[in-house]
Amino acid sequence: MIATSIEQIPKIVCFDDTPRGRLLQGAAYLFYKQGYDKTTVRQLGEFIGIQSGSLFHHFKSKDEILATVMEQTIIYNFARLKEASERSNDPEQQLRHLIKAELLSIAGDTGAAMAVLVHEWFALSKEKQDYLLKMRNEYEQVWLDVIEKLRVLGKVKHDAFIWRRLVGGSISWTVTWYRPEGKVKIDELTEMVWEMAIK
Amino acid sequence: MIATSIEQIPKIVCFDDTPRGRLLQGAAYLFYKQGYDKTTVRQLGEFIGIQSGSLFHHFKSKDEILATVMEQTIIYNFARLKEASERSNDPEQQLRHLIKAELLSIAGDTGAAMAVLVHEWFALSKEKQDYLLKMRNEYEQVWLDVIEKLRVLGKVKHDAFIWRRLVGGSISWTVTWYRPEGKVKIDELTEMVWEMAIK
DNA sequence: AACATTACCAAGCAAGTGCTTGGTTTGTAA
DNA sequence: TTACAAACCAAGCACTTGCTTGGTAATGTT
Repeated sequence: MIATSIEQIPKIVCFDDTPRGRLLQGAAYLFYKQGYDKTTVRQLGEFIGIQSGSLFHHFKSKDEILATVMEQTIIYNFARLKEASERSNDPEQQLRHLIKAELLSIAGDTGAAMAVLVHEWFALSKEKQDYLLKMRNEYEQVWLDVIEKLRVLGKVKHDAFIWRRLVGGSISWTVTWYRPEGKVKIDELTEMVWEMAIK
Repeated sequence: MIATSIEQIPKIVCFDDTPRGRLLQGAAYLFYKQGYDKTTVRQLGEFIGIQSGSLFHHFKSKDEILATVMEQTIIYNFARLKEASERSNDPEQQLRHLIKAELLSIAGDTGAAMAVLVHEWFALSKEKQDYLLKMRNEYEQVWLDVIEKLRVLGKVKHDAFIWRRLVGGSISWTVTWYRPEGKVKIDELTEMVWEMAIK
């Protein structure tokens, strides 16, 4: 079930192919599978094939490894969301694209990293939380802009923030149950969420 | 922000007023605020006013404390959900009651304990996960029974499992943002989720 | 070829972890 | 009052943790 070395795991697109990138990739995988606290630096070292002490040549603390995993995940998926929103001018179509983009982030090719972002948030220091929160707000703004347009058109009737949180909840929660190898595909899921969201 | 002794925190209704119950209550609060791994037995002991070693008179491991917190939380909220489902015969009304009951569990008086259930699931041993999963399935069955009735009436068109997961996601996600002292009340939230769910 | 930089190893320290042990106090019921 | 179990204390053991240190190999640049 759980891989024993980094060659055996699927690539997470957020990270490059430098030693540092592989380190992050391995960390994301182990944090995802076991949780941040349960993953030791010794384990991570062994997983990517170096001594545990050598990790601290690349990062000055375990905490910083986690923060960097999260940061790169946000950056990558913010770009993807932005791009999705620019793919159309019709708000209803935009919404569809946003939903699919977010589902891809969470249930698709960056799923492991996104799961870390969701589950290990509180393992971060307060300052790093604040820093990442700013990036998170930019991300949310893309959503809110589209929702506002839908509200003007009468397609969304309730408070935009709450609405976004409910829809975002449906999407984020897929972290806990969605399996790519399962029956239902991202496109179907997109359509279901879209219908629920826009009534 | 974070309380320093058990007298200062709001009561969580799942737990009784025995020494053992207070221990669980304190554990639920600290696990909620700091996470399971970051909470040490010394801290928990100090929080409820006993020596750390004395904890192991009540439970044989820290792991078992977590499992018991979760077990009692599930039992309590299963009873609440069951009761809610029996409060009406009209499926649409039943759905409303289920939504409100689950929102109460997560965003209301057992919120801290439910957050632990959600966030610390992977900190549990595999066997304890399996055991609690069985109880979880009974809980889900209450939902599925109502959804099936709605499907027969044509009010729900998609797959019942997926539908439940999307709606459940919206509700569960409130763990991450809902604050009882905030603007929006449980009843409004219930109505919003209900409208989204049933179209 | 010479140098500089990056990447890494081997060993171990200081601090903190869950938990055990042997014994004392407190509550309860006959 | 006595008997007994539940609740707790004080001390510490065995182990794991993140991280440091002083040095060596690999890599790239001029």
